[in-house]
Amino acid sequence: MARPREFDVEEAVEGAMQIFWRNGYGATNLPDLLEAMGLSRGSFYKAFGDKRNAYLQALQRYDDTHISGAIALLEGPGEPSGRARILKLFDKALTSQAGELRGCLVCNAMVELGPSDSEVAQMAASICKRMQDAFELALREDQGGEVGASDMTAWRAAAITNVYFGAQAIRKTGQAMPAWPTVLADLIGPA
Amino acid sequence: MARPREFDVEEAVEGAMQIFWRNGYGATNLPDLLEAMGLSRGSFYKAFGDKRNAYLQALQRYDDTHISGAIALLEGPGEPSGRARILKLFDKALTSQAGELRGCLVCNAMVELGPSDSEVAQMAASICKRMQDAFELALREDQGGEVGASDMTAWRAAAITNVYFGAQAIRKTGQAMPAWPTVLADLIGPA
DNA sequence: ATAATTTGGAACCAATTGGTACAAAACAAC
DNA sequence: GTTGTTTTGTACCAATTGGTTCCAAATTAT
Repeated sequence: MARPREFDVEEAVEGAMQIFWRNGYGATNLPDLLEAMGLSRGSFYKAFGDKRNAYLQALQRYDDTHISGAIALLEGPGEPSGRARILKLFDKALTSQAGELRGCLVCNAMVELGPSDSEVAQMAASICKRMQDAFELALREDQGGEVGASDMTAWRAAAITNVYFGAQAIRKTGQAMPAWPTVLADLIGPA
Repeated sequence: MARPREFDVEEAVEGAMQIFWRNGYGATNLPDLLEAMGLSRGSFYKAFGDKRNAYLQALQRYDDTHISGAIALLEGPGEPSGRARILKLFDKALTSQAGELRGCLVCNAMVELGPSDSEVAQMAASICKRMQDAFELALREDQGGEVGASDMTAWRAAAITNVYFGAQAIRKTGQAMPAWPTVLADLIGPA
């Protein structure tokens, strides 16, 4: 008994994600956001409440698509080893994409909003942790069952996670990315 | 034959650095910036031209103080080994500072302005490179003169640089930092 | 039909944005 | 003290900010 929505919510959130990813939160103004989402002011505020909420949903969508995709890749199969899957992730996520310079929405969110928005900070921290766990799992796969007295795998996974987000930050300057198999050799083992 | 300035330029730039460091560029408005710099609108625009220029100078000051300090620490002496100096840097720069959440101005600059301000991007990229060189130098000190057929030192330094900036990003979510001697063990050698 | 409900869009809002204009004050040289 | 120059604080600016309100048109179920 009511008029149905004319726009697709997922498409709108996707548009929001794209522009927030490219421009950040603060630098995205409402007109641009509306255009990216493909809807009018009225519809936007009815459906999303406010800008911050749209950002939260965009971040959640990034999690559901890109991050979950990355973690799925790490959990394989599809590659012969955990090491190969880690390298594939770095290759996919951190290869030039010449001139794009968007980095990673989670990294951008941590840096821009981490200190001021605890909900964003919490989402980002949780994503970091999930990625770290996935790295650890991939590492463990390669080392069979043996567990030494001092198992460094968890620490190695932490190091890899830090490398990952560091590269996402550095990449935004346009710097070329190094050869990951070599840079990560100490952490994931040599080819 | 003219009225002298009443404010100290260095002090003003220091104030600008502090607030940009804490709030980022876009989220710092002029009134707050002026207050942090301790000067009025008139003086500000006379001496600095505009907000972006003030940011550039603040970033330069961060380079001249914090980054140069970090590199000086890496080049020692003052610690027994290159490894120890790297750990000391991580400890100094990445220890909780509970509740501060400012991260590193260079990391913040890369992420917020890298894609949109090529001058900022260039400064940040140059800083990354200098830090990487300093890491490499510290690493080489520990391994004496011997150079294997495949010298991984430069790659290790790149990995450490990425870990560093990754940690600066992640830290802004309030996450506790891991135990660096363990996390970095594969890259700088065990204790 | 009619009632219910949502749509897109324009009009409007107070507050804030970065930036400019300018006159008065403060100083140095003479 | 006069002149010349620069700094300083304030008043002011147009433009933009995120957000609200309102309404005719559209679409559904009854």
